[in-house]
Amino acid sequence: MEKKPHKTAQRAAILEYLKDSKSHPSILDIYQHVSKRLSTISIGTIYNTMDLLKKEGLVLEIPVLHGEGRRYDSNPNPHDHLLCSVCGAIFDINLNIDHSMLLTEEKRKGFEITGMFTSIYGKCPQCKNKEIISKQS
Amino acid sequence: MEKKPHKTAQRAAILEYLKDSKSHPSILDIYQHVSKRLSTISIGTIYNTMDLLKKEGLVLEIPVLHGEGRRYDSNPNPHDHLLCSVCGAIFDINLNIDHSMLLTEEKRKGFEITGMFTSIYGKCPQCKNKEIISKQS
DNA sequence: CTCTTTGCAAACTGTTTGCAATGCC
DNA sequence: GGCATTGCAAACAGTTTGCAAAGAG
Repeated sequence: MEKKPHKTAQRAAILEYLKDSKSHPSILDIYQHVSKRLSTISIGTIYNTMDLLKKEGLVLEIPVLHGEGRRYDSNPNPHDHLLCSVCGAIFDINLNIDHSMLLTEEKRKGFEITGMFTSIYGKCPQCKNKEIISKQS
Repeated sequence: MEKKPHKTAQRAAILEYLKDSKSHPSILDIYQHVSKRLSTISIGTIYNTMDLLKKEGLVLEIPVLHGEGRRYDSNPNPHDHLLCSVCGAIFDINLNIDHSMLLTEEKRKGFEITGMFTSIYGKCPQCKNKEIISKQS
């Protein structure tokens, strides 16, 4: 019933990069790192592969505020995110919320749930400092 | 210290639309509705004004998965979201999580917090049904 | 009168699509 | 051989920018 993806060099290289990097890479991050080893890979393949990995549940896409491009997360443990709205940095934190407990049948409204995230937005220490410095004009 | 925004017809029309609509409009939604009454308004003004309103704290921007364009929320009460990843529908729900309680000084990592959201992703009943029907080929 | 805001158009960025060539199974 | 995947280029969508004209205080 389910189609098994082919084991291509591209897919392997992307998976390896995701395993190594404990960060929250964008499409461009992935492209730039993987091209070092597989110089002919195209950015379209990154999009394709990440869509596939997402469908297979091997990576999660992180909801971000508009326009910064997608960010992915390959950490399989449930966790939450702390996001800097200035520089785009994302840190893992653990609030230990059991969302599924809180989501009663009534609140679920007939949805088929695929993922949950608690995201906390703010300004990271570095960006806060830069702003203070630039205001001392 | 703070600059006061001018009371322009454009700004008033946008604010009124946001007050009336209890939805989670995109930039295009706002543009299309407001142009009915103010036909010369340009989409650039929608972007400008929404950026302003966001900075003033009158609206919140909702974190969404890549590329669907920004969505805004003018509901001032703290609440959470149920999002359909197929059609983009967004529903308010209330999980009654006090995130700030859970966010200890240690977890805050020096961030200056501006907002928190718990987002639950899935497929809404309508989109679930459509898929079942289309599989009966 | 001054400073902000507007409308418009052009430029950008991130993403999708179409298709012929290639590679896995 | 057959079907999935790749690379590439063109097309698209959402967003930003620059600037002259109009408007608010």
